[in-house]
Amino acid sequence: MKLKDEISGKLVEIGTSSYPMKIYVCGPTVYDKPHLGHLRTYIAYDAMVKYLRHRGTPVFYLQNITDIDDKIINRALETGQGPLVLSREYTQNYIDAMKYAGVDSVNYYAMATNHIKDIIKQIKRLEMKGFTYNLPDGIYFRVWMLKNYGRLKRQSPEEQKTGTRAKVADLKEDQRDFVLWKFKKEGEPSWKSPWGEGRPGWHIEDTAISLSFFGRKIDLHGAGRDLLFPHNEAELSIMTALKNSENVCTLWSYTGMLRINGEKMSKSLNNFIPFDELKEKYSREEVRFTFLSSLYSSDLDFSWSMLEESRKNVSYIRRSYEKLKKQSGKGVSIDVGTYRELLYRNMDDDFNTRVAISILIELASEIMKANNVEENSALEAKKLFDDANTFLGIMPEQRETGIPDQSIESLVKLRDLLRKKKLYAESDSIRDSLNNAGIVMEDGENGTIWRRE
RNA sequence: GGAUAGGUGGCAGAGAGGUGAUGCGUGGGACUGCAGAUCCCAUUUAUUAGGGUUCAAAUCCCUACCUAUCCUCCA
Repeated sequence: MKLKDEISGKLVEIGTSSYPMKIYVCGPTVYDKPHLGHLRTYIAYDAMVKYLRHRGTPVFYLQNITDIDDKIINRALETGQGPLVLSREYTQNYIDAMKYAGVDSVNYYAMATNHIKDIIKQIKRLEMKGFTYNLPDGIYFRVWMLKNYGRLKRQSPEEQKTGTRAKVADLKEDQRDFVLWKFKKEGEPSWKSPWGEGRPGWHIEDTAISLSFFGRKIDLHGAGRDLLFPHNEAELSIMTALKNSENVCTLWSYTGMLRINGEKMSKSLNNFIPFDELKEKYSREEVRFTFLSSLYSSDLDFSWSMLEESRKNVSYIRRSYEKLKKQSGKGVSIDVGTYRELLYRNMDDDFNTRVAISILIELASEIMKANNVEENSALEAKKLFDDANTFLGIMPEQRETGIPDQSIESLVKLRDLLRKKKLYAESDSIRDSLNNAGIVMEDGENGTIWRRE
């Protein structure tokens, strides 16, 4: 599989080693409800990791959660809660959102506050190498020692100077320097360290977590594009300083921003749609379909009509899948192998889920057009849908109704009999009551079909 | 202002030199006790504008305009 790398700007082959691939994705800062922008990014990486595993590449997928930060403290002051109580609550919200979205590929969620020791250890090592200096409010990272700072952002040092926000921190040796450890302020959560009580800066949280798990090498670092600078640039700097290597991480990957009315959906712009609002209206599969229907790397302008569109497509694919289950004997033969090949080819090409999905729709359409699908083709097509679903997650699961298939079948037959006798009131009442039990009956050319909703 | 990514039908969105995917919407038809779904046909002279390279450009190059993201808060 090839994936675009931000630094080289090129497609890089991944998943070639039989060793587990080490994937790290920047998690959220938990000071507010998770929103659709988060879902977009994490669904993308979830599908990517699942696809790699489906194709036989073992993956260790690690994600951090920033549960101590300025934003959390500020929010806690507003609400009157303890900062760590607040972050714990929103962490749970985040985990719930991931569960809702079917994001279950992450091997471990690392909370920053559980890794204070690793953070301190890492700052010590930077200190020993001369990469830090003290100011009254904290320990800072010395950026000028790395001549390639700005590599990720692809800006030269001259370009970096233009437009820098010239405010505060005038004491810093260089405007680009960033804080590693913040000294304690009254009323803030703090931890002991060799430099006095305090708390970690944002950037070092990620490197401390990723490197303490992964050691020397990270195969893939993912994040939303808004984290590229300064956050990931700082991470890259820390890694480079620690390992004396610019290639600690092989590939930097970014998801595009979710927009709403042409603007980025974000907590700071306060234009976000929280996941619980979505949850009420749309299913996991519809949401995944929506986000995987665009390229992970492009921006996507959100609208509710996108979800309506997805709802129809999810239902269409699902209907064709249900139809497959009931095929037997002779009929139309479908070249499923070609569909599978096209699907994999597009997934392998920078994770083109958009085209992958359109291929599934075409397959579904071919199934729908056929009067009867030949037995072998039906089995293969079903297998392809199942396989694709292991990473896309767009096929609704069958809900158990508690009513055995046989009973449903006989009720369907009874209803047919009543319909033939034009006893519509009676036949409709069978349909209604099964409908209430979550079973949908639809009359078609080849008799009545039913499915669990 | 700088960096980066873009501008494709009514809408959403792929494709990256050789008849412009896919979905939604809209209009018409078929099927039909009703409901739902499905099928067929049409919407199809859709690649921001202007130059250039080429036998051939949505795709490569130049210029202009427009949009988004980032430029030390953000998935």
